[in-house]
Amino acid sequence: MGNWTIEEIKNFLIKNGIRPSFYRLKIYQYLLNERTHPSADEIFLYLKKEIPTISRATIYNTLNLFLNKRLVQLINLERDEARYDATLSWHAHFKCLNCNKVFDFHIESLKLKGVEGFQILEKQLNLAGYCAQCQKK
Amino acid sequence: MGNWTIEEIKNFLIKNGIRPSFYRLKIYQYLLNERTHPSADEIFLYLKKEIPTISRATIYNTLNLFLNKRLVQLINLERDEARYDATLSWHAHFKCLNCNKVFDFHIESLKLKGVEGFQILEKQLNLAGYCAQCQKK
DNA sequence: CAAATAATTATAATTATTATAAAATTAAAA
DNA sequence: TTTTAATTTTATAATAATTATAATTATTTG
Repeated sequence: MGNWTIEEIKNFLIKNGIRPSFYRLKIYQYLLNERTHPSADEIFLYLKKEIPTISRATIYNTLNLFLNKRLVQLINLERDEARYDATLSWHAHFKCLNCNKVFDFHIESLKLKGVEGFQILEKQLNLAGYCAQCQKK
Repeated sequence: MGNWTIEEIKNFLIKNGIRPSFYRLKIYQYLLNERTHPSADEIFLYLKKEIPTISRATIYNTLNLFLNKRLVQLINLERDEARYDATLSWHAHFKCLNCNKVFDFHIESLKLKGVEGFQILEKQLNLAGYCAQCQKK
């Protein structure tokens, strides 16, 4: 964690047409440097420790802004809460049903039938089960 | 639509350890015969026409029962509403961002890297974009 | 039939997310 | 710099999907 500097993030946001306000920087920094696929509430609770005045609405506004500008991708791993990922490459997400951790898997290949004529703009491959650690128990 | 008879569905539920109450039969019949990947509310509104006394709680109870007994699969195609599918085979779901229709795609092959040691119990491949029809406009 | 069990309903509670309007901040113009 | 305009953030209320609860109804079993 902690590989991107605030200055680099600032330039990146500007390059993507987003005014780099303090909160936006902090939210994007969190997504980038802690790649835990957090939910909006996890981001809120984390930043609240450092910035007690921050509001949930800001988190949602900012995440929706990032989604629209395609800076982050949405993960619908569970039915009740959306997660966000600053890694844009096409990869799978696995959720352990025991420890609730989310793992990334690289997708080597995928072949679909019948997609001719369809314009596919978004893809999500979501998996669930038990991770190696939790199976030992 | 309408290929399974009530009698067949009844036997199928019993075989899966589910008491075949009237409402359960109707809900499973709807999922089977109209394969539109409905949300809980769509099922509720449809059955309400025929059975005005039916309650939303029954729909949710029954769908969760079917999920636990693995008679249906959950689809998290959109962040705000779950959909249900009585087809259990592994296939992809595509949602048209214009007409909101859901299409099934057959998956010919999928290769993942790094899954050794993981026990994968659930898989979902969700796509979004524009269907052939809507692209012409 | 009576007792026990299970299913269903109506309602309230919970919770993630969005909408709204006011306040605060930042940028632009004079 | 001061004023004005635009944007961002906040606090709060509103929505909406889902779950929890407790009472009622239906079904099964002895």
